[in-house]
Amino acid sequence: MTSRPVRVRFAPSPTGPLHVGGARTALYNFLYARATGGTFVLRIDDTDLARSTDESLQNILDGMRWLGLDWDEGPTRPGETESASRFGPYFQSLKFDRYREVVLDLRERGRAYPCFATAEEVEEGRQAMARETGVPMYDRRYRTLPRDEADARIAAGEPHVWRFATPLASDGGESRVVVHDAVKGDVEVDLKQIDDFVMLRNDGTPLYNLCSTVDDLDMEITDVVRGEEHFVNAVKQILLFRALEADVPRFAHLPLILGKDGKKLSKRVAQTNLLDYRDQGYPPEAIVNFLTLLGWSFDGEREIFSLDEAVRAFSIDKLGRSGSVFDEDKMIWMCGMYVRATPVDVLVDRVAPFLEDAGVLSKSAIAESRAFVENVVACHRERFDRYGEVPSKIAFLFADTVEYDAKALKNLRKSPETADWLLAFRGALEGVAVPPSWPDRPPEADALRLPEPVNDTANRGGGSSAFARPSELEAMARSLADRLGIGFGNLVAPLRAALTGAAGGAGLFDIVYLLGRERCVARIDAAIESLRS
RNA sequence: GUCCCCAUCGUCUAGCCAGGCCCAGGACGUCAGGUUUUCAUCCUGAAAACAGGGGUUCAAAUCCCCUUGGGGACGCCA
Repeated sequence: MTSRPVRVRFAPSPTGPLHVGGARTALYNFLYARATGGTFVLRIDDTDLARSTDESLQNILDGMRWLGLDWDEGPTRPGETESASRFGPYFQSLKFDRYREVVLDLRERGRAYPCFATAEEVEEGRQAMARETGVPMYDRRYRTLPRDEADARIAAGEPHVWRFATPLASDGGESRVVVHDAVKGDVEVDLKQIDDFVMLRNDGTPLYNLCSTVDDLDMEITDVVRGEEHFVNAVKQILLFRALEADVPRFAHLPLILGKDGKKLSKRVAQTNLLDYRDQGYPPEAIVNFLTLLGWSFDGEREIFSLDEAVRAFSIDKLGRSGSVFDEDKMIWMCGMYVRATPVDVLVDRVAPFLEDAGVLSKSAIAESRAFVENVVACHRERFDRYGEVPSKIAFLFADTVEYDAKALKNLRKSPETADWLLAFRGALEGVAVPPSWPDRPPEADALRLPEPVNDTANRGGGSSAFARPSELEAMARSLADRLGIGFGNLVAPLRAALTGAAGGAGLFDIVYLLGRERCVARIDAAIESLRS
């Protein structure tokens, strides 16, 4: 087989938001194009004018860009037309004349005919066919209508659609079609199963199978990579390619992404709108990584890899044949892996919009206290997987008062002496240089990068900062516990409760350092107060 | 109902095409330990699968057939 350079397309219809299944289809097209040095085309299949919306188009383009799936040809920005190319336009709604032309051509070739059946007649025939053959389809009643009669009825303004005349064995035509599919292998389909499908609606607008085929032809698409639900369409399109005496592209029908219920992923069982993941702060790299693994495997061992690495390792014949369940737990785990691997400054950029939206920190506050915010995020990065989780995890640092959760309350009341211990700690605080509370922190307080390296003894306790670093605060607390004659945990648990309102969280002395003197003192006082009342 | 596809741990998968190296490897999740001031991270370990039945073969997760199970399609949607 002579192989032209690969040209693949992702062809969503802008009738709804980009679905995660669609995103994976786009991703595999992208990988295949990049892996083979081919071209990745984005085409907008907006033939259904009634259901297509600009909002959906925008959503699709945003989703593609968010994932980093850059296309070589296709629309640029909504409102703009498209990247200049001899293969455009990339909106099917701009090519209606072309499709109609093809239908007329098809009629000359004996493969298209007008059908005047009413909706009721079609339905009636459908039921009869279902009874007779088991296949509910149009009964082809207008297929043999003489041409002059058909033209007369058209001229008279009678409503009609244009149908494709599927080759029939009874007419001496071929009776089977073989789909050569990269994932399914060669699949033979009996044409008895194939309807005389509609190509042009009653209102003259074209339909999917026609447009898709014509565009794949016009755009010199070499490989059609799409979801398995399109498999039967491949047969219709092959018929169309042949009728047009054109080369048939290769096909690859991807197994579906399944929900926990084992059925095609739907919003009933999962979040299917790709951009919802963005809005909840899932790292896009993690989504891409995860989606890549749904039906393909890097090397059988490695789970975490970049899009570029996937491109280098990708091979279309390593695609799996069975559907895969969308496992949100694993995806969240993967998000966490990316969060922990992201440099702190980048991480803060990613997290910032979520902090702003939640009203925890304003954009200007983040900019002005950048080093402080980076330390806050760095101290919490092992405790969140998605950016959207951050505001609620760090809000306590900026609150005026804290509310104790059940476990914190328990820790606070564990011993009748906790109030005394807290008071002792409060007193000990007087003797150490705890940085002032935000926002009144001098820059040098946050020049120290947190969290401190655990095993870096050279860095711990050394240095000449004007402030006591967390490790020094910890040393202070340990000696205080010694003096009080209690275990370290007895001091630390209620202190954490008093300071954060929770039983878990970032390193306690990182928290003391970040919270600052005034807030620490106020919270300890508040805790003691509540213990006494 | 008709046609098509699929079938390895609960889940994602490697192995299957070119049978032996597989009493089946990795990952998520689960459970148990360890590290830690807590939670988390991290580390170690455990339980966990070739759907069933027939063949072919010296040898089958790997090839063939049947059964069962699951999924998809059957639009003047894409």
